[in-house]
Amino acid sequence: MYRIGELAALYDIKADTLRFYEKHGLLSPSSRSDSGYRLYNQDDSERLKFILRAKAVGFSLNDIADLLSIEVDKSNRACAEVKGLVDTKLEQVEAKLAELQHFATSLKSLSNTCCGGPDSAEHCSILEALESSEQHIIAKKEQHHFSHSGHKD
Amino acid sequence: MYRIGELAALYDIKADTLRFYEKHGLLSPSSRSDSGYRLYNQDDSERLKFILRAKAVGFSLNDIADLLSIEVDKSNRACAEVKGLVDTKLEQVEAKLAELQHFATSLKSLSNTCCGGPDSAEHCSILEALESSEQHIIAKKEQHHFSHSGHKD
DNA sequence: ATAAACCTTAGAGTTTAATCCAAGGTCAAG
DNA sequence: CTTGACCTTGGATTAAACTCTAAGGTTTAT
Repeated sequence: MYRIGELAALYDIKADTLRFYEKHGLLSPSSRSDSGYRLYNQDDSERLKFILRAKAVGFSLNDIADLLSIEVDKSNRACAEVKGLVDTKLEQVEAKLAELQHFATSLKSLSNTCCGGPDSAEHCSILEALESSEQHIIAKKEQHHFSHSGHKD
Repeated sequence: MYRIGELAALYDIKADTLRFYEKHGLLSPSSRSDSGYRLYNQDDSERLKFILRAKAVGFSLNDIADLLSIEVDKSNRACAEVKGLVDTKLEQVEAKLAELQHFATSLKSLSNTCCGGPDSAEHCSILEALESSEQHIIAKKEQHHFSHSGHKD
């Protein structure tokens, strides 16, 4: 059992944030002490981990509430309904995933292309990398660093 | 060449948002008309696409400005400096990527586990799926659907 | 040449997600 | 039995990212 400050410390957030999440229906402590202190158990902690992860990858608290609602009232929902919700979110996640993979590829190619030395970074552009990786990641053998001309305006 | 309203419509955002991005150094139109209208070219459009994508995967406008700064002043920066920036961002992207893959896995397993029918969704929980996928995705065969008792208040 | 539909600026208002503050209750240490 | 570090509540403030308003200039169409 964690008290609010302990759980907050565990995830490097403020106790205020936990109260905020509670007020907004994202995470309630599973019990309270006699004196009314919030007491969070391991499940609560897992739930918080989920919330923070989802937030980190770009979901709003509302999105997250949707996702968590699947758990909260699972006994009141039909499987079909749940499946629909899950599949919708899955689409969103996979769209984000695709975007991120795109970014990662571009950043990697950028990092590789870049000489890493003290020279001017004339060819170092994420946008360039994104464009090229978008079109064809082929033609990426000739990475000498002096074809200054391939610059469209 | 797009005018502000056209470009906004193209990406389903508000003209205001484009002015906001401009004020915050994220995207400036490459030219202006005689009467002072913003005129965006294809490169500007690509840049906007990048901004919106980065935003969608959880980067703040500040993060995005960092990333784009690589392009903006590329000729004024040393490759080493650029490489450092890129590699930092790449780490962030890969962390997000890992999180998202986690989510995707969980959601998929949830979707598969779920009967999809009109029955109560007693076993449908993202948290359950996350937990199990975190530990071991094994032991997922015994999915009878009737242990109604595990309900704590 | 005037109305509708654009555009300009500066600045105010909104939403989301915290974060802080004030007034007071609780608890372990001395 | 009081001090300090916790906790409670509710409401105010902040920051980011828009979103809107006001006052006016421009363009196109009739």
